[in-house]
Amino acid sequence: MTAAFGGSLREELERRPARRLRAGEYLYHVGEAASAVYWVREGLIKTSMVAPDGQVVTLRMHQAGDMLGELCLSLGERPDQAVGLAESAVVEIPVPLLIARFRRDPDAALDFASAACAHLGHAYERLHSLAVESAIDRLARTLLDLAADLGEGPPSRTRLSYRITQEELARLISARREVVSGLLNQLRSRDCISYGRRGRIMVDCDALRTLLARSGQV
Amino acid sequence: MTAAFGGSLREELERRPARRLRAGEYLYHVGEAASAVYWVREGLIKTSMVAPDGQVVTLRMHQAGDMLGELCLSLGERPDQAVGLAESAVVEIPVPLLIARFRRDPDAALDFASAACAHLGHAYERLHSLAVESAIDRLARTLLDLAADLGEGPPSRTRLSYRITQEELARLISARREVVSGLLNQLRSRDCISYGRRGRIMVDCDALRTLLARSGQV
DNA sequence: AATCGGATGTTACGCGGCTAACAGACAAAC
DNA sequence: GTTTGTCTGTTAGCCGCGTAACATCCGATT
Repeated sequence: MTAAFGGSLREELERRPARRLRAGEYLYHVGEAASAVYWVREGLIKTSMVAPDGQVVTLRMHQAGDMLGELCLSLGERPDQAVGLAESAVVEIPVPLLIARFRRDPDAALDFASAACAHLGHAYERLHSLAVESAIDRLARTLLDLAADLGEGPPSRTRLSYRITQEELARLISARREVVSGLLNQLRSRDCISYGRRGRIMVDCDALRTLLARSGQV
Repeated sequence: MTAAFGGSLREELERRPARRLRAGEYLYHVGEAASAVYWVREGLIKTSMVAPDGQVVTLRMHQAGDMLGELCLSLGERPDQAVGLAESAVVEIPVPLLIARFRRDPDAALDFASAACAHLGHAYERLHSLAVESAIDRLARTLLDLAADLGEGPPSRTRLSYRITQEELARLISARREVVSGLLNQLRSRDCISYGRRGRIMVDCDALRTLLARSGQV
């Protein structure tokens, strides 16, 4: 989404040694002591929170250029967990190093602050969507977001580059997998998306936006 | 909650001319061009988002020492609105000034970034709570938050200093007012809170935490 | 080929919370 | 006093979505 950092820091991050992460591998877990921010050089990472009963809520997808784990600036331990969704490479930035960097490179501080605010805006939108929209609208909105972030092709036929399971979609919109299954069928029969078993979803962004606009007014 | 800014900037903000805001008065509206962050010197401000159908979701309460409107660092126009809940005084910080400040005072940049991350963490907790908890648990959690921020007295008998209406509570937990009315009654009969008509709520923090812990496990 | 496990499709049922519609209580204004 | 407006309490009915329980499909493993 919004790439964090530009200028000299960005160049440096591109050169730094990176940690490799395979699909399904954890970058960090809930409750771990936290003292580093991460920057995604390539691949796809997911952060999520876990309820005591095991239910998982996906917070965000982070792709190349994104940062994650920034909550450690205000919290001592991770409230969330980060997992690789695909083979990925991430650069670790210890907080002391980050702060030192801020002192001699104010632009980096501004970049960081802007990225944090962008994440905050995104979180507020999610919150609002969950509070006022029905499950099918949340699904439509999420598919639009995914298409914008991970999509390939023209707006009317955008193919998601990552094959997402219905289980993942359910965690993104905070619903049950069974419901997502039915809703995807609905969206397909309304010609908003197309997909097969185990295939990557093809999204018609215009149709989805129309759908959202319709239920938005009333 | 977490006060933003310390050091010399804090001192300067205390001295700067402030805008007075009466209860019910808007600081900014949804969709306005945004080019300033605000810092609350005294009083209580609420930020919220509005759905096209008019439904309102409260994002956050901001009290003395808090900042708000920071989303303008990444967005050109306000996605939210800010209203005074009580007679308040806020200091406006135009973004260009803020950035200039960052350049010559890296600590200010770090403070800002930390505050933004604290807000982000709070937003994620709200999102998680809305996704996995029932209305009564969200209400209990929100009352605990309010007691921590606006409470007076010992943990077992914390009185909220601001008289909040059931309508406001409903917007905070994303539920209907009628439901909140019933849930408050439930909490009162379970001796977790006490209140009268038009009175300020008295919260028993320990009892509420016990309640949350019980439903949290299972 | 045979087996297995993860992902998907589909149903019946129940419940929590939304809708709609009231009535009562209190504060401020007249 | 009366009036008015806002806040609160409460009810009946409905519906979206969670729960539980299957059947099916497909890729990977053996």
